[in-house]
Amino acid sequence: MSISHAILGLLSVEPMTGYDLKKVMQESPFMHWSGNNNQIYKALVELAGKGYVQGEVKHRESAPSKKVYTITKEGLVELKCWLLSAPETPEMKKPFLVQLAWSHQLETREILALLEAYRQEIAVQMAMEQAKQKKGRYAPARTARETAIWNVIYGNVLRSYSAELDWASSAIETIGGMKDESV
Amino acid sequence: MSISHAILGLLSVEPMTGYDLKKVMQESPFMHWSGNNNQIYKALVELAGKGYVQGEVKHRESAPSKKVYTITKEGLVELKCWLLSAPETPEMKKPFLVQLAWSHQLETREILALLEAYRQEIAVQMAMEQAKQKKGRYAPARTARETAIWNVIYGNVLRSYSAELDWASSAIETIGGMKDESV
DNA sequence: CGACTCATGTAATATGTTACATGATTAA
DNA sequence: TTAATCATGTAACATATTACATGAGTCG
Repeated sequence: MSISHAILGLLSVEPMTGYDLKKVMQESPFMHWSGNNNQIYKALVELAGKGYVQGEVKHRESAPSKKVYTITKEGLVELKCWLLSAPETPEMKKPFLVQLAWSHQLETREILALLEAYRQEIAVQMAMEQAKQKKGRYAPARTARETAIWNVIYGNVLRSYSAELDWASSAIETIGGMKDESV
Repeated sequence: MSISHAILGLLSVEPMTGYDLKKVMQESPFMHWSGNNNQIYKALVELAGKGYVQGEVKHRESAPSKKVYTITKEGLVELKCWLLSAPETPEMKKPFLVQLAWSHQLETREILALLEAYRQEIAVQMAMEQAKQKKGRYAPARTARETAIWNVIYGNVLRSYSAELDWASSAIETIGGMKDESV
């Protein structure tokens, strides 16, 4: 899956500019493209080339011009086709696990400090995410079912954090109970 | 963090060839470089350039030559320095969440089918991972503490799968209870 | 005999990040 | 007046994936 499908999805709800798309993606905890200018503007040009979206320039006085993109019928077909395709498996990159893997050569208290710092970091991230969700999150709510879908999605994000926190706590207990045997 | 640190870590346990490194990374569920030729051989050249590792060519009769890399004192220092650096936060890419996000335009039974397929897929992946762990996994075990560390790491991987499974089940229940309101 | 493992590497392509460039408006 | 937001885009670089190229040995 690529950023293009996410863009088609967003445009299926309402027409948007590249700038709008960027902001939504930047705020989103699961559209993992970090709101990247380069990729978004490129993807929009490509999607327009394929006829999946149509850009309309709006000149405005005393404000920069916009290019508002609208999804086409072909775009909607492509989107639906992708929606029905087999789910992909998640990919998790946890550099901290790699770090822990070689922590053998540290003292136990240093390892515990790392684990504690990790737990803290996750707790902070999770709190920020919760705050963001309370303050207002992007979530189309055209029907009760759509609202439920988005609740489920944001719930997944929080569960991931929660699982990581639990793990960190249990890891601290496990490692804390070991004798120091650093090299 | 980059692949170089993972390589330094692996070489800190025992000297290895690029091929060995590739195999270990390919098998590992958390060294997320998928056992990539290109990156590994490049990284080794770079590490050698910095003096962190030393390659020794072993010519063998009736078998291809090997280049066995050994970590240097400077490499060990660099590794330890990185080990003590602040933990990075995990990055999760879950394309399925993006797919779900726009499933509004599907019928409820189609959404449930997707969720079910996802749950199945995760269950399969988790089972494969468990089987791999039982069969034998890469894990240096020079001390009881090191064994505990690696247990904790592999435990994290299984917990992630488990959390995702739980989420999928609860999502199926939630969405299953909704009226069909597809567009 | 054909497929697989061992073993090294390169090339082409895809994807992702950071920074740059431009310029108007608005709020502190 | 300085910083932030709105709005478009490009350039340079970093990282990752897939495939290619070569060649010997082993296993069924």
